[in-house]
Order: sequence, then structure tokens, then C-alpha cells
Amino acid sequence: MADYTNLEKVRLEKLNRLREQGIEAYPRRVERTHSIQEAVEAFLAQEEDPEAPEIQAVLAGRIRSVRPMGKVIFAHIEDGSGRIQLFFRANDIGVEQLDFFNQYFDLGDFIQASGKIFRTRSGEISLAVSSYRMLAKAITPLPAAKESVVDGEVVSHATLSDPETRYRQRYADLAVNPDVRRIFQLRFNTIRSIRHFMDSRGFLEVETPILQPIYGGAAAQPFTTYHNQLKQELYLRISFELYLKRLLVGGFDKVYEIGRDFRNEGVSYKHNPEFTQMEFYWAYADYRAVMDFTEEMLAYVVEEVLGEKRFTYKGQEIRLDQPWARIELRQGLIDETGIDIQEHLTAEELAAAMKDLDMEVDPGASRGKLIDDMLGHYLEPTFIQPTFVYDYPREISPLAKTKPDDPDTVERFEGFMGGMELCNAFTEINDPLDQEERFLEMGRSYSSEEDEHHPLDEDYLRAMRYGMPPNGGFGMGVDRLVMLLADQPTIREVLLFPHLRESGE
RNA sequence: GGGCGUGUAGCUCAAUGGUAGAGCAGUGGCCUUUUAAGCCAUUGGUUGGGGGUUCGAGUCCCUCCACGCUCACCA
Repeated sequence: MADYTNLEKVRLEKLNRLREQGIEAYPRRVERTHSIQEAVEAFLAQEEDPEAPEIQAVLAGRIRSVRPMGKVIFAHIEDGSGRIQLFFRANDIGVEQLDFFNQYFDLGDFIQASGKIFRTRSGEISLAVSSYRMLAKAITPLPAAKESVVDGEVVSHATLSDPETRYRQRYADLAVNPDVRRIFQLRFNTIRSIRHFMDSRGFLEVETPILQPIYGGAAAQPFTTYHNQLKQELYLRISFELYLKRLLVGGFDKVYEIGRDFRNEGVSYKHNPEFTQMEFYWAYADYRAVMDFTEEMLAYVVEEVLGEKRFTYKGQEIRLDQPWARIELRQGLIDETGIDIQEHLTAEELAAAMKDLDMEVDPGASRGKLIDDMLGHYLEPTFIQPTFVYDYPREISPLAKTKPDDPDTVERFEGFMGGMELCNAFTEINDPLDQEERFLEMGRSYSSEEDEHHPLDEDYLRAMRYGMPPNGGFGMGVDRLVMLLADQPTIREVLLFPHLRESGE
């Protein structure tokens, strides 16, 4: 067990003394009659009605502040619904009970308190305590120096702010920083409203394997694992795509999944090794329909979560109450960089044109990669307002159908907001022969030894050979959407337990 | 992986190379409507780890660890 700090030793000693007196510091049963919010609401109703009886309540919560004043004590307790002041008075409970509280109760302890709801002279709704008992003794003090309520707002003074401790001990961060709790409330509201929108549009929520014998659907490095009894190498999925599209073959027309993807790559303010993705596949739709649908979905979600179709991210107002900008990738690059990718049909030519403009060029990159680099560098940061960029190079889009009149360009779009890529969609390939060829173009092989990083998913092709309806597919980084809605600059702030290195403690 | 920066009490932060401090929390006392309650007293440190320079290192140097920002990477 850990070494205890002096502060912890003091509390352990209090715990021991309670136990010596036969007092259970962690009782099994609680007699709570109201949440704090319910008690406050009941009291407000009683105040409106002169005939109404007084509100007697048994409340439970964590002690967040204590102000002992001789023969009276004020304290605030907090439960999941809110906080309320406790008022202990020697006249009501006796000096002995008052002293007992002072001796054995600390900030962070959970307490049950019974009594009548009333207003103090200063007008604060409070519980006049007639009896109380310990529900859970806290050994480690919460990392907050002090809290107060100013104009109804909880103000924390010198609260926990070290990011490392906040992420490693998220429980303490959440316990002490109400704003952090709000971010996660918003996160889960966001996911719920995505779900609600998809359900209302007739999509079926499904679950597909996270442990996969062959990974695919994206260009990321996977995490590998191993099933001992089956003696089988497995991968954590990098996308849901190939499994969800198998379901279209099976006869489900509209499916979606919200879940975790895992990518064994760099960590940044917008990348975490595991992240939440929403993907849907929609039979008989194409990327134009998906684009319209995306616009509707995000306007709906933003309004559901924030109450209006606009919000502020990094000081800039982002509006979803108007149509998204729609920019053809080729035209966008012409406008921003002056380079027309149609005039540079090989990687060498394009790289030369880029170098002429003093752009950094990744040596050995394919033409598609160079185009994507330019998009990421010169266009993406400028897309603050919701923007669709459409029609991408074939060679970086192996699952997307080409345009009818242009075999080198595919029907694909990405959605941007706040200078970040948010989603990615295309008219999906449903021609098994075309798909096989595209896989082979990407360097995937039937022999896993040749290129074990990009194994060819033969079962997926088999599924497609049974007949897959034309369809449009879509994937969105849910964490990034939450970053936008919560106005948070890093993905870590919207992940409950973001990845950190081992601390070695 | 590169560059820059940070790491001091439970929390938030000070400290020209010269005795490691403050506020809050904690502990003891006073105080019967407070709300960062107040007043008096007081405990608390291997200055992230290791090594070096120096009469003397929180401070300068080396190294390791963690975190942050940034660049690179990232269909």
C-alpha cells in the first residue's frame, strides 16, 4: 500500500477512533428521501403555498465546504444533482453532536443529514440538521483548496489544474472541477442526440467486431493482440467500414455504429490511440445524399446539445443555421495555392510545381498523398465554418467509386469545421471486381507475407460478390465534434481517461 | 522522433549560487445565521530521479523520467 501523507494519517486516525467507538464509517444502507435538487424544488413549491407543510428531508452527499462558528456550523454538501448548505446548531442537536462533527468529519467525506429545509437569514436554502451520520470517510483530501458560492456559481480557489494529475486522476479532477463534469455531460448528450437522429431516420444501430483477424477500412497502423487458446493473431479494429458494409449485403439497408477505433500512431491534440467513431452505411444513397444528410444531422445535434444552431470555438462563431460551403478539392487548391492538380498528372510534376511555390514536399509521396498534404496544410486550417470538400484522388480512396466521367477522381467528401477534419464519406464501391483491383492497387496482397500491413480481405470481397446495393458511407470523429461543441482545444479534455505514458509510480 | 518549456508542502504558487517561504487545506484554541467566514497559535519539504561543478545548488552543467506547447507523422 501507498505511503500515506500526513494529511492522510490524520484522517486514518479519525477513522480508527470512529471504529473504536463501534461506528461504521462505510455503512451499507442510506435512508435518503430526496436528491438535493428534489429537496430544493420541494422547498420552493412549499414557499409558494402558505398551507403547505414544512419539507422534511434526508439528504446525502459529499462535504465540499465547512465553516464552523462556535456553536453553529455551516457546510455545503454535493450530490449528482446539486449542492445545498447544511446548518448545524447546538440548540438543535446539542454541543456533543456539534463537536462530533468537527472532530470526525472532513472535506470530501460523504454524509447523510436529516432535517427541515429552510432559508437562512441571508436567504440561502439550507437543511437545518437534526441528525447526521457518516456514509463514507475520505482518506485522501480532494485536491481543492477551497470552494465558495458566489451569485449561485460555484467558485473554486486554487483547484487542481496540473494537466497530468487531472488526466491520471480523472476521478479527482471530476470531483473538484464542475466544468469538467459539464464537458462530459455535453459529450454524452452529443452521442445521445446523434443516436436519436440516426434512429429517427430509420437506421439500425449495430455492433461489429473490435477484435478482427484482418483489419481494414482505413490506412492506419493497427494494434495487434493474440488469442491464446485459438493461437490466433488478432487486430483491434481501425474502422468499422468493412463489417458494416457486409451488413448491407445481408439485407440491412441503413446501419450505423458508434464505438471505439484503435490506431497505433502518433498522439496529438486531435489524435488519441483510441477514439470514438460514428459510421453509417446507407443503401441506395450516394455521396451527394450523404452530404445533405450530414448537414441536417450536425445542425440537429448542435441545436439539441447547445440549444441553437451556432456555437463559439476558439473565439470564432461557427454557424450551422446556414448551408455548408461546398468546395471541389481541385478548385479549392487552385484558389488557395494556385496549383491546378489536373495540370500535374504525375507525382513528379506535382512535386515540382509545389517546390516552385516553396512548399514542403514529402519525398517519395504519391500524387494523391501530395494532394492530401496540400489539403491538410493549406485548406484545412482555413475551414472554420462548416465546409465540404469533394472529389478526391482515386489513389488515396480505395473504397470509393470513381466519378462516371473521370476514372482518376472518386465521389468522396470530407467535412471540416473549426479548422479540423470532422468526417469523411463516399459513394461506396459495390463492384467486387473493381474493389479487388483497387485493393491490389493499394499494395494489398493475397499473401500476407508480401505485405502483412495491408492484408487483402477476401471475405469482404466474397460478401460483395453476393451483391451489395449501391450505397453511401460516412464516418465521423465523435471526439472532435465534442471538442468543437465544448470549445476545448485538445482531444484529451473530452476523453475521460486519455492515454498517457506509464508514470512509473 | 526533433525543437522549446515545465516539474518546490495535499492544492495553487514564491524564493540574485548563500538558513526553502506564502495563501488555502491540516492541527490546537475563540466565536450561535456564515458563505474564499473571521481572529490567535501551529505542524508540514529527499525542491521529479541520478550524477557533476562549487566553500556552498531549488537555482549552473550532464543524464534519465513525466507532462505541456510546437513541428514531423497520421487514406
